[in-house]
Parts: sequence; C-alpha cells; structure tokens
Amino acid sequence: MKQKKKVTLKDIAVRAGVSTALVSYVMNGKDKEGKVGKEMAATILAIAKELNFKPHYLARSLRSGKSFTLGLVIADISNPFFANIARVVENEAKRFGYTVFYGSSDEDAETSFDLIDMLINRAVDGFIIVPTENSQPKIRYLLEENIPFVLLDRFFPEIQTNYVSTNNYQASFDACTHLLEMGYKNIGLLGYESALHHMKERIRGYEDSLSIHGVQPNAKWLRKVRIQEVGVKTREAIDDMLSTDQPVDAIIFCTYSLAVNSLKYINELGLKVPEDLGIVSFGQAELFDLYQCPITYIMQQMNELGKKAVEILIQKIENPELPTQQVLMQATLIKRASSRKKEPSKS
Amino acid sequence: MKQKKKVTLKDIAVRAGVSTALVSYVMNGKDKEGKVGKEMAATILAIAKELNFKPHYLARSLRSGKSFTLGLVIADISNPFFANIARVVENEAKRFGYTVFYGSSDEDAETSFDLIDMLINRAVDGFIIVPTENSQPKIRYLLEENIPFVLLDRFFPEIQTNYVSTNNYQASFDACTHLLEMGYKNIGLLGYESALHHMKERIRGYEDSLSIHGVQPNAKWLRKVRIQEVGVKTREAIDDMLSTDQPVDAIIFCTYSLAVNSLKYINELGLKVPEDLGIVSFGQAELFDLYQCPITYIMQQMNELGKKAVEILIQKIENPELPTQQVLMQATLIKRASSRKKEPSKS
DNA sequence: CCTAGTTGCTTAATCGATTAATTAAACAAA
DNA sequence: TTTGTTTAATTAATCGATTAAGCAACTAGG
Repeated sequence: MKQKKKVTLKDIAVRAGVSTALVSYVMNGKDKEGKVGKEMAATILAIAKELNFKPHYLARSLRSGKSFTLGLVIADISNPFFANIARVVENEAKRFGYTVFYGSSDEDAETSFDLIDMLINRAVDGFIIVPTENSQPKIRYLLEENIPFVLLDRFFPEIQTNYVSTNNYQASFDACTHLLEMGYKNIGLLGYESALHHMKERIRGYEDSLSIHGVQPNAKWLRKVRIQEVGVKTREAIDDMLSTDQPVDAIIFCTYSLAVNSLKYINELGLKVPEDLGIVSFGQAELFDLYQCPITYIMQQMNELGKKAVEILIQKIENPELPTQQVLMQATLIKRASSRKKEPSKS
Repeated sequence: MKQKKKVTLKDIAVRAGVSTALVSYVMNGKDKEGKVGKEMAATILAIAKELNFKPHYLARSLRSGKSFTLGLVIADISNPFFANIARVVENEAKRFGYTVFYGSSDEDAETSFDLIDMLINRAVDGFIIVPTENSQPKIRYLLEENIPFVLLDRFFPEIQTNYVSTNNYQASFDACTHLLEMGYKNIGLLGYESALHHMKERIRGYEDSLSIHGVQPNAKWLRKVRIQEVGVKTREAIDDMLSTDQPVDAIIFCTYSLAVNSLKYINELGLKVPEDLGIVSFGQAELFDLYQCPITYIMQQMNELGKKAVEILIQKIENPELPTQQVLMQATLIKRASSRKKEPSKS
C-alpha cells in the first residue's frame, strides 16, 4: 500500500474547470491585483480548502529557485551551547518562513565540507556556519559562488564575511581581571590548541589582563590541549598547572567541554572550589548552577547571537547586493561563588 | 551579483555532444548494464568531474518521489537527552544517505502538528517522532496516509505503530527497589502530570515496587507537576514531600528537567545528598557526574534507541508493506553515591 | 540476403508549480 | 464602425533529472 498521492494544483483546476495557472495565481494571492475574477477566486479557494491542498515545496523550489530552507552547521549538537543556539536559530527561521537543515561537524573540516556540499545539493538558500579550524577554503568557495552565509560564534579575520560573534578578547580579559580583583594571584587558563581566532582572542585577553596588572605569568599557567584529546590531556594540563613552585589558585576554562572534563578531575583530586581553586568558565549550562559551588561563567548572548545571524542571513538572501555585516556582541561575566573573594592565607 | 548557476546534466550533455538522458544513465551507473558505450561513459564521467557536477536533489526528488530526507520531531533540542538522540539519528541517517530536518515541539501538540505538516510539504520520506500528549490524531493521520514513521521514546499503546522505546515500568521498578534495598524507607517520586504512557509506566513501576516490598506509601510521596509549570511547582512538590509526618528520605525524578529544577532547590534548602535525601533520576547528563555527589540514574540506551529508530524507519520507507515493529529496550540503573547505603539512624 | 537481436543513443513525457506571453470577450471612446 | 482599454482567463515554456519507448546501425544466424 503506497502513500496516497498529494492534492495538486491540477486536481483543483479540474474540479473548478479552469487552468492550473489560474489556480496558482489565486493561491499566491495574485487575485488581489485584479487579475482574477472575484467569484472564481472564491470558488478556487473553497475547493482548495475542501481538498486540503498543500503546495509541493520541492516543485515550487525547483521552479522558483528558492527553497525557504537554511543550512545550519554547528560543531556538536550535544554540546548545550550549540544546542541552545540551534534552538534559537530554528525558532527564528520559522518566524520568517524558513526551515532548517542542520548537521554537526565535530570540529572537523572535512566533515563540515561534506555537510555543506550536501546542503548545497539540497538547495538551501543560505548557511549559518560555526566554522572549524582550516575551513577557510570552503568559506572562500561560498564567497566566490555568492552563496549567502553567516559565520556564527567564530570567524576568520583575514576573510571578509558576514559574522556574528562575541568579543572574546574582552570577555577573557574581564574574567581574568575579575579573578585578580578577587585576590587570586596565580591564574591559569586552559584552552584549545587551535588556530581559530576566537580561541586566540580568549588567550590574548587573559595574557593582556595579567600583563596590565603587573603579573608575570609562570609558563605552566597557560595550557592548550588538542580538541581531539580533551579527555586525556585535560588531566595532564591541570596536573601541570598545579605542580610548579607557583601553582595556580584559579583557572579559566575556555570552553564548556574543557570545563566539564576539568571539573570531574578536580572532584577526583578532592579540591574544594573556590578555597583550593577559583574557577571561571566560558560556556553555559545547568551544570554551572549545580556544581559543588555555583560557577562563575561568561554569559554569551545566545539568543541575540542566533537571532542576529538569522536576520543577517535572510537579509542577504533577499538582497544579495548587501555588503557584509559584522557583529561582535559583548559577553557578561556572571559572578558566582566559584570566584568569590579569596581569604588572604599564609603565602 | 547572483549565485553562479549550478552545473546541470545539460551542460555535460552539450559538452559531450549527447543527450541529457545518456548523461543521466551514466551518472546513475546504468552504463554497467551494457546500455552505454564504454568510451562515451568514460568521456561523460570525465566531463562531469571536470565541471564538478552535483545533481540537483530537488529536481531528482520531484521526479522520483524520493527525497532521501527524514523529519525528526523531538520535544526540545536543548534538553541533553534529545540532543544526544538527535545526534545519533543524524549520524545514522547519514550512513544510509539520508539528511535530517528537525524541529522541537516543546511538548505541545499544536506545535508538533505544524512541524509535521511543514515537513510533509517538504516531502520528507518519513518521520521519527517523539510524540507529545494529545497527538494521537496526527499519528492516526500519518497511518491513514501511509506515511512511514517511527515513534521514539514514547508511544501510544492504543495505536498500532512502529515504536522504539524503553521499558519504563521496569526501569522505575528497579530504581525504587534499589532505594529500598539501600535502606531508604520513605521514597517519593516526582513526575509529570501527563497522559503519556511512558510517564504512567514510570509511576506504575514505582508503585508496584513499593507495594511488592510491603511499603504503604504516604499520599504525599507521589507528586506530579504539569510540564508547563515545572519551574514553580517543583519547589512546592518537594516541600510537600518533606512536610509530612513521614517525610521522604529519597526521591526518584522522572525526567531530566524535573531533576535539574529539584536539585537547584535541594541545594537552596541546604540538604545533603544522600545523607538527607537519596536520589535517583531518569535522564542523562554530565550534570549527574558533577553534582555535589554523583547521581544514580537510569541509563537509557540512547545510541541503540536512535539507531533502531532510523533502521526501522528506513526499512519501512524502502518496503511500505512491512508490518509494524515494536522495540522496548531495557534501561540500566547506574548506581552512584546519591543512593548509597543509608546509615541506620534514630528513626 | 533476409530477419532477429544487440548495442548505443535519442525523443519526449513526466514530476508540480510558476509566470511571461497571449487571447478572448466586454466595454468605452472617437 | 473602428480602435483602444480592461478584465479574466488560457497557453506553453520552464526549473533539472528520470525513464519508458523508440530508432538506427551493426552483428550473427540461417
């Protein structure tokens, strides 16, 4: 038993005794422009409703070249940061009549290329992309082909594109400064070993804050792990930070994944937060409310990020001549117990 | 400046000096069936590669009636349980050459109806649906229309459909039994006020376990909140459970959201887990590893759930005659500190 | 040498909706 | 009566790929 066939324009046309063209005009509201007789328009609408006509989007798209479909390429949908972004993008796209195809790149350039190719073949009207390391070639390709897209959360400063991101330098700078103000002396930062600009900015903000406040960082305070090795290397990194004559008394985590892995290890070590170790983290999750003590984190405006990305993308789709737009949003440091004022101790 | 137009079959045909039909045959490997000359096939393939030809899926789908596209309707992508499921479905679908459209229903029947309609119009080949309360009419509609679909995580026992779910009765029964064995006496359960079968099963498993073990439950131990009111009512529910002459000494949470909200409140109350309150929860998240003490939870086989759902769906798509399949997976209780053996205290 | 069968390719219809171009009828103005 | 204008509808091409049917040209069997 096969699927019942869909009701088409032709079914309506036959019933009404007219051509499919006329039905099409009516369905698209062209009858308001005095192109179609009033009575006939009413008849057609009535039949369409009776038969529960739903236009066949594929056919329409094929003809019109517009699919009202967006491609969303994120790093990993099971990361709460991206899941939330995806949620916002989905809702916002719907408001404009668009539907979203999505896929996770796993921070792998090849995977993201495949995803993008696949979505191009599916004739999406444009992309929102959280780019991975080394994905510049594909981004340049999209530019050349004039396929509308917006980079989200990250961008390449050397390529002129639309993007919506966060002022990561400032966020990181603020985080570090906050820890210093709260009396922490030896502040470490755990980031990714990555060429991605947003990661470099997070590191730069941290370094500048230390430097401006006259702190001479120990070489072991700054650790970077490769994203594929987070599980193993996080522990080593933390061990490193702690096993020096100047052990860290606070750490900034550059991503949610780094935080999760580190916090597990910190628990295993039996360290108390913030007494033994102050903490500030990027990312955002319920976890931060419910850890042994609430975690200070850098709140990015996920709603605004997602909304703005959709807005810019749809503008670009509807008006390809539009120049590129760049948006850098401010992050907010949410101060909690994990970075509370340090009691002066015997140094 | 508009998008460059895509390379079509025709472009190749013109270059090779043949008809588009021949190119199509070659691209679909029909040349192996001795329908096409060897040299010509090679020429065409060469040109296709040179021009970087990518077939236009919309056109192909329109003609063939197959889109190699699946619709995934989940409750909420920002819930880690569903985000993980979505991830598995995405990967598994890709293995079979399908791409996924997804949307969140927010546990609202109307929203899910709209989503499903939209996806039907986009000509998806089938659905994986996490059904909401009161969505039976749409499910029946899909059955009538012979649109392939699989229900995931939940199902309606009164409707004969494909589904992949968990043995929630057993899971809940085991959870409660475990708590009893660990010495907890007054065990509460916090669930949703819902007609959904999986929720009823979770409650039934709990009740049966108590009853079989000869425990006479206090009326205040079982609390249900409406899903739209989780934020507010969770606190009341917990207050209720604790404010009786038989206050609970352990609680089972029926979903991740209930757990998150409750744990926040439990922290606020300054209760120690498991000394003051033992805990077992449905759902799955990093949070459970990192709470003040690791939380005992009911592990569902998310990977298997997702994979099986995709497998059944694709079978059904490729062979519509197939009878419905039902799969109930066993959950595993992961025992952690939040339900560790209770020290006998002055009762 | 004739017929049947292969091989290799083309023709043309089709999927469903859109839309420029056209026609037919009604009516008004000159 | 002729010409022009409106109104209301139809015709037919089109988007890109698929595929049943058809047609040459050649080969092989008798």
